[in-house]
Amino acid sequence: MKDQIISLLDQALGKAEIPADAKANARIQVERTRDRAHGDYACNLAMMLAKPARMKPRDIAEKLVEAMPEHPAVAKVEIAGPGFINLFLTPDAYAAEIRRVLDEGDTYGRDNSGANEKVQIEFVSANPTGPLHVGHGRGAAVGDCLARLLEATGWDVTREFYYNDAGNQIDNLAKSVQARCKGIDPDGDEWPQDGYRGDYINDVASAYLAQESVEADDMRVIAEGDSEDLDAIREFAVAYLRREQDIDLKAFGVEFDVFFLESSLYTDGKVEETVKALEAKGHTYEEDGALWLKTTDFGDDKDRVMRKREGGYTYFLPDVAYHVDKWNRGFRRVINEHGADHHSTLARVRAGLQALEMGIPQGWPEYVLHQMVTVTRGGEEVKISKRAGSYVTLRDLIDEVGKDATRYFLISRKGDSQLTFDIDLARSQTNENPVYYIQYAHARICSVERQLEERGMSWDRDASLEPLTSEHEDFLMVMLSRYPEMVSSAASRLEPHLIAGYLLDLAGAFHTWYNAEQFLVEDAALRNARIKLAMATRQVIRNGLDLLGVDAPDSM
RNA sequence: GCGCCCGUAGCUCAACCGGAUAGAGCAUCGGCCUUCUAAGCCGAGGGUUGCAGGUUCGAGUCCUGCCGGGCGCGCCA
Repeated sequence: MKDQIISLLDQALGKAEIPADAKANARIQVERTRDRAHGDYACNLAMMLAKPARMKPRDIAEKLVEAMPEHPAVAKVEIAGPGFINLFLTPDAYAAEIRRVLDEGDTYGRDNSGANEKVQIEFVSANPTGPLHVGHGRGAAVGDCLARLLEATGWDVTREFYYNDAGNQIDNLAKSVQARCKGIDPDGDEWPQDGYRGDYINDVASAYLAQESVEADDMRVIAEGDSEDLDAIREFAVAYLRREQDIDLKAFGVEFDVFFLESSLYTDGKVEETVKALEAKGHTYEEDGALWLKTTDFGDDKDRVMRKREGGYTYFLPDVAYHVDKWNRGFRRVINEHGADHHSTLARVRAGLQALEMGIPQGWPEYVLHQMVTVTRGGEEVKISKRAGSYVTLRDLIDEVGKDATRYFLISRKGDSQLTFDIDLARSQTNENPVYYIQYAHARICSVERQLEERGMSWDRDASLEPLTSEHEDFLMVMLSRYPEMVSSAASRLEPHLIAGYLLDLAGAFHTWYNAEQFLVEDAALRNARIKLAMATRQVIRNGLDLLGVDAPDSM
């Protein structure tokens, strides 16, 4: 619909008597009106052109309106305020859109703007040193919703999880498990420095001693049970904790296509290759016995060490090698979803890629960062979880408030603002809770359908919508027709929270209507029209919730 | 000290990437169930969008400077 409006204005711009130099760099912007009195769509083109054309905005608007071709969906065009061009759509245009919702069903709102291009989204990427916490949960929810949005707009999406299975942190993990195997207390003198103190380490140790077997990713590890074999402990602990993370992610409705191990970059020689390539390009130098990369040549604020004085690489190098690998796998679009504490790696990795001079664009890869999550209960911040060592775990949240509420809450805010997760609100099954508010709208419509069947009636998708004359119905149709624009906008801006907010508004429009009007009325024409609109509403709610990974229940 | 993010109703947050009268939910107060699910609806109060300038037809949105909060600033990952 919006595209057609833009096309109309574009034609008008071509024909209108306006200086050509002003036309040349005009950009047509069409937006939904906030106020129904201003029509359905508004365009600010006349005001944008005023200065370059040296004309009054309203005069330009008149020229544009005169030159605009007729269109069956447009009932009226008005010039308002300082020079807005307001377009009013016909009732038929909305009726056609409602029909489209029903015809397209689960695919309504999807488009093919991605043209089946490959895109990789890397998210969560937690190291297997402990349980996933709320912050990982936000990453999981945002990353998965981004993946769903890009799939819905025609992209060929790969979900990828990257983890360090070889560095110092993993050594600390192995030592911590070993210490637990030997019965050493975290508060004792013998406890390893920087060891992981959480209760879960005990679980890993017990499982190891009991010679359990675990499977995760493509690993299958049977514990030896020998407390002296640190390598065996390490291997088992990584597999164990990866399995635990997988269980949580699965319960959260998140699955990955690829698990990428940092260690593979070393065993495949990719880290070494990257170093050589960087040296060959001449952006490296030695100082203090270490090998440095001049990342300052490419926008970083200081140069970075690649190889330490004692030998061995810093984490920065495998990061670059990893992204080279992504590029070589053919991903011309890569999105990294991380916590905001990773923001400094952004400039660094991009700089490293530029230094390789292998034709990777400057802005590649894209980053989506999310700020911290704090959790409150009873109005107080929840800080200590004995199990996790310090944080609230994702599993705790899913167990306590459910997958749907957790996902919805973590997705409902823009990523770059901090988020307060109110457990009391999320777990309440009353009118306070937005996720239930949306699900309830869906369940209500299902209930109406059941009632219809019980009365031996059916509904007609060919029914005319002419009997629908209330402003509630008008507003609901407007809301529904906006859905494809919302999906497109949320996908291109990489902001899934827009869908969450939209669904809340849509559910509100439905509940208001539901309370104002009766659906199962005697008048068959009116009844058919109302049921048809309700069914279209159900379809859009269902499609929208699916993008968020939230269930749409038939009853509550 | 430097870099990034944020500052909007009492609280948690929106605002379609510069548009028309800044919106929801919660909380507070007052109404609506013999009729399709009251997990709902209707109404009321609540704002100098942190402060001060600037850019222009037009600023919560862009620029500058302050104030306040968060996160980074390792030859850790």
